Amino acid sequence: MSRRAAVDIRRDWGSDESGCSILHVDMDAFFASVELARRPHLRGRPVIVGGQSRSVVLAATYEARAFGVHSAMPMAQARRLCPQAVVIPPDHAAYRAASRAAMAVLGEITAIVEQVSVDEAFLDVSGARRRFGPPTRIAELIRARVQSELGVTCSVGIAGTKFVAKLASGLAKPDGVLLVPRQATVDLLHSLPVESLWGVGERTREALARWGITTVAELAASDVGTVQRAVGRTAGAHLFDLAWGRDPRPVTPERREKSVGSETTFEVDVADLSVLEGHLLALADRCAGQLRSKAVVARTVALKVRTADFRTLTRSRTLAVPTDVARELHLVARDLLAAADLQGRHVRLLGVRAEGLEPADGRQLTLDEATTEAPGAQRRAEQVMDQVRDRFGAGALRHGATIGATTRRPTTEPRVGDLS
DNA sequence: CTAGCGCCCGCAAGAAGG
DNA sequence: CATTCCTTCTTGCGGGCG
Repeated sequence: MSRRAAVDIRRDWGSDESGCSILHVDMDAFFASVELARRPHLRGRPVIVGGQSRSVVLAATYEARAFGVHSAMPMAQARRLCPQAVVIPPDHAAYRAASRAAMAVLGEITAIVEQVSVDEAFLDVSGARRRFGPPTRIAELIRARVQSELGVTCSVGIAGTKFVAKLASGLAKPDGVLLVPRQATVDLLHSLPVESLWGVGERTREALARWGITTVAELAASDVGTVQRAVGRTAGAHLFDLAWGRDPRPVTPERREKSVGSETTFEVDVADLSVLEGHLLALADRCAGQLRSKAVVARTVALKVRTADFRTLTRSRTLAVPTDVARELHLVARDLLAAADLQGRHVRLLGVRAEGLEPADGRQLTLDEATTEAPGAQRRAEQVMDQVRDRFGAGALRHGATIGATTRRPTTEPRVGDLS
């Protein structure tokens, strides 16, 4: 997008707030901002949050972005573009804590808050007007409180629909507010490239381009059927509606989780099956821990493998009886891995995911529990391990088989009390 | 060069039922 | 009793998205 167009789109679209009760709150360069808040001496310098190697940029300050660095960019490329950048390894616990604090601020405005990721949320403030004033006032209130309590800035988009509110917060960045009145919505939308639509990424953009559609205006002027042929029936109808500012999706607080998982990219690609199985146990362990802490059991176990050539495959199996036991997840995952034909390719990433979640209470005994003399022994053993981890930290306990597998160093690592 | 996590969709294939 | 056609539902897999 040209500089000229960006300035134009960021213009004032009007001040009529009627019918604009949806807010999209988006933290600015969130991970990087959290790091700056506790390292004020870095302010003004290009800062990148991300892993040291074989990773991508998780967040970059605007100083770093000036060099062309952006999130999701491979670290190696980011370093080339901006060698003087300060690179900080991610601290997800800190970001979760900051996220919770930010969401708490939003929760004081209204109960109708839908968190969509660690750093964004939608609010429906139609019921909050009387107490706090019009949406633009609420937006400034939120921004001031987030700034004073977290020391990070955020941007807020205000519109009549979720999609336009999200669009507006993006245009407001950084550290701004943008209201898009209903009357201005279609004009704004039709000034954008098609990839601005929610759900249009690289692939969908290409698919639409093959039908000669590269802008939202072109999509809106097309026949719905054409759009549907290009990207599929459901998505096509949805995109067409979005292009005309129609987006009936309500702000939905608390959606229940449908899956939990854990995955890891190795520092060096792995070929040895027994090493992979060791990693699988560690992943199953983390996965089962998540299940138990959420008091759910999983019906389906899915394995994810990314090979050295960056191809990704998934395999899954649905169990006769749902489980939250690491050993059972591990057994299935190992089976799936053994059955997957990797054709000798080295493995770059391994993941275990538990799907088909249901509440853990009132469930049947697992096959294992029903047929052994000590029903539930495995679960109880793992519950004890949960408690130990609660008290001494996540690294306090690991399965023996995972010790060699999860460490990049040889056997010098302590077996107990590893709090890294 | 290319994270981790979780949601959703399209498509294919099989099961189930009429 | 086996087979065919058709629809609907479920499962598995890949891929897109953010």
